Amino acid sequence: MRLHPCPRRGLRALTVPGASAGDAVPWIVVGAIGDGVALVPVAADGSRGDTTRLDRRDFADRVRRTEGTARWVWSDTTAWYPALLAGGVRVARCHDLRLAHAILRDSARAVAADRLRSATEWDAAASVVDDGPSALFDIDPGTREVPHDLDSALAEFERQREVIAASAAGLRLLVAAESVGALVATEMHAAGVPWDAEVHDGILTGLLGPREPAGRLPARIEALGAEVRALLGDPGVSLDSQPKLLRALHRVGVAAASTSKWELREYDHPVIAPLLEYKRLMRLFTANGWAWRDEWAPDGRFRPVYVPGGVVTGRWASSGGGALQMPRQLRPAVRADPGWSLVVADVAQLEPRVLAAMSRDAALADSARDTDLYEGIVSRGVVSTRSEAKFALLGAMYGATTGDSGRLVPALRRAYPRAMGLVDDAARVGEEGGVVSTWLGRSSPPPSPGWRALQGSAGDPEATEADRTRARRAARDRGRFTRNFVVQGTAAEWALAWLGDLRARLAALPLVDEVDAAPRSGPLHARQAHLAFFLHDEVIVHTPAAHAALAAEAVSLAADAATRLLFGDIPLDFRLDLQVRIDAAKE
DNA sequence: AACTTTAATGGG
DNA sequence: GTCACCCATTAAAGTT
Repeated sequence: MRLHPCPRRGLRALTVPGASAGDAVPWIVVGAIGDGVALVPVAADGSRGDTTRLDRRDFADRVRRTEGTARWVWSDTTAWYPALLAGGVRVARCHDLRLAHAILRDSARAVAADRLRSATEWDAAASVVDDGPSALFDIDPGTREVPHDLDSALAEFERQREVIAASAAGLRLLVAAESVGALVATEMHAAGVPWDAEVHDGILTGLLGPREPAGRLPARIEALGAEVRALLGDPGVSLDSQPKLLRALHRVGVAAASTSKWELREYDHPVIAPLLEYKRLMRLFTANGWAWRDEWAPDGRFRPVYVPGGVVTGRWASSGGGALQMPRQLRPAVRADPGWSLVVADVAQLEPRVLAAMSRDAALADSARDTDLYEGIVSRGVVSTRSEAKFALLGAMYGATTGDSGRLVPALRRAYPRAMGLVDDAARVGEEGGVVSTWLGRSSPPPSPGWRALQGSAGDPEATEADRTRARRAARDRGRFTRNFVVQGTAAEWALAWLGDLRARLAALPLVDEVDAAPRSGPLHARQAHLAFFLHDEVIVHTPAAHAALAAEAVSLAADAATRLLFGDIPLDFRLDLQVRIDAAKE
């Protein structure tokens, strides 16, 4: 069985409307009609085929039969796809109207997008739906959503096709990449990250003491709390209330202005060490303790909710479970199932490499060539230590003006004028109130009315010096935002291309059944290598151990493919730190 | 009582 | 060690 008909050509997953006249695979627009589902083929020239009406119970089967010869167009992947996955159906390609609308509506590179901007019913957040076959039909009535009916989908797809056809090619690719990201996000939520409760327990118990009944603190936190209160001379003081803790600290002569650990560690007082330890353990207990696992990883899988396009730059956000801030401390709890392995890969210095590629800065690309990029900057004599190189480059991309990194930026500007010119230009445009765009064409939001008013009032004859200072500061703030936007946003595009390509390559690997000859049923992610986690520049693939080498190769090949897809044939590698983890089998 | 904001800390 | 960019989550405090 092959769900993806073109296994070696991962880029097929990124095919976009109108991209190739010779590509006969039709778009099939999916929409709700009454209690059922309707499908309407749309050809490359926009002509529509006959409408097929289905009972919603037959939807997954129909998609399963048609998949491979279709590209699915639907209102919102979060509304339609969970039911398909629950029915054991994975699709290779889709066009997510909600996500595409947001990109095309705001892009400075979109041509004739006025009609899209008028279709405000498509300005909405993702569906808030539960998993399960009836996901689409269990919509929370209080949530503003995009329309899911067939006519709305057909009309919006028509508008989007026109804009895409008239616009720069990058937008086609961006819409396709964003859509495949939506598929990946839903699939990863369904599959989850393999999470070993025993390892998690071991970490928690070792640091906090055994789990206590609800409402009780673990012994180690209790003990530290008692010690701290004794040293503060106040047995009743609440350590979790910032103002109360601060007052108690002042009473014993610690004149801190805040209770942050960075500030507290500057003080030499016996209470500091146990207090910092108390805070550290309390954080672990409240954010990632037993209660967290009961809610987010109750069944041996951690299932964060990914939100593609949730960040203004195009990065993914998350909602629930704290997928984006799983502490490194807990990483050991991510363990492959028995007989399976994890392929863990992250891109070394993704953003600096993206900057080198998009600015076509040959000197920076050269510094990234045969070694660690930061070491490359040092070996070319730009700065003298690796840590200086790192802070200088981060400072250049974030807009630092003070401190060590600000001091080092001029040296970078001399060595890498094209790269620095790109981010400096983006900052200037932002300060002037303009809009900047990523490599593929995602645009920054325009300045707020408040920002414009502030700049305008600073030009008034009656403006005070304070007005002008505030306006200047706001302009600089916006400049730092747009400076970073172009790099962070393009890095997000590279990562989407990586994910999309990798997903197709993994789907082409054999099913477990084909390896151990023991026929199995169940979801595809239980039978085949699959993406399990993604975080900006890092992926985790959960794979049958027999396929670990193939999966690792796929991760590397996908990174190369993403680089070529975005930037063409450039002399620059996106180096991966790649590990294959084969965890010892549990009893 | 319900909601929003703040401070702190976790991630890239 | 710091913070310059993008975030989420928690508890307590503040607001309505």
